Amino acid sequence: MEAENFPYLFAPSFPLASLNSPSLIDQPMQNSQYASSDIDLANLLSSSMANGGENPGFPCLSTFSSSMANYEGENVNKNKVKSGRKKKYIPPRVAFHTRSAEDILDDGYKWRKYGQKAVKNSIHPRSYYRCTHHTCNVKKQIQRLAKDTSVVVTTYEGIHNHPCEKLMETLIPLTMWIASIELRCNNSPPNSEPVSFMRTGAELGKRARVCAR
DNA sequence: CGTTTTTGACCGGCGC
DNA sequence: GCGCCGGTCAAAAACG
Repeated sequence: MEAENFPYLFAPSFPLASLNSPSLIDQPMQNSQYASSDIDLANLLSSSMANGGENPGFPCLSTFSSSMANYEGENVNKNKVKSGRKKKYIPPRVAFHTRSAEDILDDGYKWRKYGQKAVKNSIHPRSYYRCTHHTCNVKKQIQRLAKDTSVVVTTYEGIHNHPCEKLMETLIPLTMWIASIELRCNNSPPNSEPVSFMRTGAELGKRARVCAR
């Protein structure tokens, strides 16, 4: 099987570290309003299921709009307010709270920092990042919670339009393994010994490299 | 030497 | 209109 034949896989738009972190905060983000959005909830759900049961269900997640966003219409940038001034369109955002000593949490994507600002009522600055993929316009902001500086708030804006390399590295060997089990099960004669599913991580990686060629 | 980060300047929205 | 604030730009510096 060629790697190109796999369905396009999109990684979650949030820190992978937060999924496995036992210290994940599960309070909704404050000062944010829940809003309908075009966020890929299926991705979020399936990704949070990969949690290993340590933090079942969703990670600390809140989708919210900024004060300027308007979710009643899709083309907010075309709308005008009373004054006649155009409202700037703010894409849907997702914020994650993660208790971590590290500011930058690995989410599998590659980011380039493009700004940093001091935030009012917070001693910690807010950092602005953009996805380095040339066609991707996803941004994220990272800052520490003013009330509890051990909590990192990662806010994602937009949906990646490309697969996550890191996630693919993990999933391809896994998919190869599942495919090999299926093949062996199908090929094993009736009433034969049960097919062994045991594989080491090294074997999985080797198989993936061979199959990806 | 190409890429990434830093950081001050700039801009637009908002409240008064 | 003015000042505040958050977000972005872009030149310089740092890094690998």
